[in-house]
Amino acid sequence: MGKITSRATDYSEWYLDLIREADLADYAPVRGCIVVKPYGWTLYENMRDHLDKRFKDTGHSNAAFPLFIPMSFLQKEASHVQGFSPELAVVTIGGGETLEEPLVVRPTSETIIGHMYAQWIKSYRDLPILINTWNSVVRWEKRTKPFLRTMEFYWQEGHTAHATHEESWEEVRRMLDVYEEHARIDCAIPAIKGRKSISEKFPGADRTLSIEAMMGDKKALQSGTSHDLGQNFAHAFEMKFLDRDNSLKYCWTTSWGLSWRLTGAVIMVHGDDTGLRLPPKIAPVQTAIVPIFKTDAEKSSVMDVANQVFAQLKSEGIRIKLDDRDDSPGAKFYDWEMRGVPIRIEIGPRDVTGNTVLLARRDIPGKPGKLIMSREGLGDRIKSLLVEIQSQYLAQATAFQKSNIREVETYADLKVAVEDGWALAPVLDDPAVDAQIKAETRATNRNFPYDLQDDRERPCIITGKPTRERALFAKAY
RNA sequence: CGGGGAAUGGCGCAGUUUGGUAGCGCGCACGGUUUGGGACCGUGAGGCCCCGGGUUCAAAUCCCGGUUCCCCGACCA
Repeated sequence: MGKITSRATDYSEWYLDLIREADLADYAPVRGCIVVKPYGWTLYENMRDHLDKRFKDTGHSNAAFPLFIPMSFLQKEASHVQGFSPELAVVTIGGGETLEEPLVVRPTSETIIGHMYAQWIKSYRDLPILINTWNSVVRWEKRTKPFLRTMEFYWQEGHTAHATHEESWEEVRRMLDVYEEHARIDCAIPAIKGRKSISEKFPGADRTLSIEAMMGDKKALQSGTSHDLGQNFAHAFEMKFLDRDNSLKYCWTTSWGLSWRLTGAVIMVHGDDTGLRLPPKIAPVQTAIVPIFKTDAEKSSVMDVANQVFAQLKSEGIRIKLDDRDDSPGAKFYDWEMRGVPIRIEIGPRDVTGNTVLLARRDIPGKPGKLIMSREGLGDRIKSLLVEIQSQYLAQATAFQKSNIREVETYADLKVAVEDGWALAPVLDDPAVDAQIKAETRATNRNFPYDLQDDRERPCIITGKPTRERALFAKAY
């Protein structure tokens, strides 16, 4: 029937089929790299624009930093270099000559930005620095998958420097909230905020916070991270300022990143066996008009109306496409469903005479999702439908997530739970605990979720020692 | 990087065992008939059979080396 493998047959095949059939991306001729096609890039751009606005609303500005980083910079922060050196791409030849010092293609920009900040910061009056940068970075990944893990990936990195830890910690928390709101409000993805365990935190961070989202196959996807870098990079790069009391102090810095991986999450959280289902706020096309006619006379009158409807809705700010391709209507229906367009408008001879249009909702398959509308007030009706579909997707994803998280109090129950969902379990924040669970179940510690704690003391499921914290465990991408 | 599969027109595949003119379905172009849930007929275009080397009169097919993709691990946004 469909052109894509069903999710039940092979979830991974479904994902790859969908990316191809929905025209999102293609493989590049370089291992682990993808080409994002216009439809996919527009989706990413729309997501990016929402997130960028949230950054600006919280006082950040964008800037650009170099692609190349001197190798020595990476080595200034011990755990940072240890964490990243296995996956670095290094340039040793430039202009045909061997370089005196190899240049690393940035895997992330803490070091070069720290170097620059050290020169910009003299006084407490220079703080805070609140900068974000949209770029791509390279990590030599062993195993890749479009959007989820590619050797080069597009993302944003925020880098801030502050006078006190209170202030930098507030920033770390604020940006985690921004990520969670972006995922939930813009992308209709319910993501769970929490603190990464010691073994899962960013190399060079004192503390890492993350949002974790549940995909359609119940695997977890770390969808955004916010790091409390303490004074680690401040010491490594001499980021010092003269405080009010005329004493020299090290800065407190943060960094936070969210990648096009979240685009993969949108695909996997909302997609179904007929294709993408895009939340209206980020959909490249919110409404597609499919004209239907038999004779030339019908074509003329139908196209006339279709053009009027198109112009009307476009002027009302709806992202709309008039599909005048020379294909059968049925083929176009399937195509727009594959591409995840929230609302399809059908206009045929019946609509011309009745002064109506037919709307088909992507969130309700088949006939039940079709409704005949008067052309009067159509724009407002569509706008409210788009809002409804957006909240419908969020509601579905939230219900799915909730019903697949199980609270457990024993290791035996955790083992069962992570076979087909997530487990919320009392554990110590101990690398040995994470390692044992991972080795025996393949599930990893996603985070200690802020909003799923109850402050009750329970025994850690591995060590038996008392703990008041519970962590989420799941198989993850 | 370890284990397992695969690479043939845009997509999905057959052909490889046993070497002998490169095929099928979908898609694409043109013409006609169609069009409210993936239209049909006719004509046609499109291939360094992943790359490099070797064996042979002759290689998609056999041999050696490499690359990429997919799945399962370890690593990771």
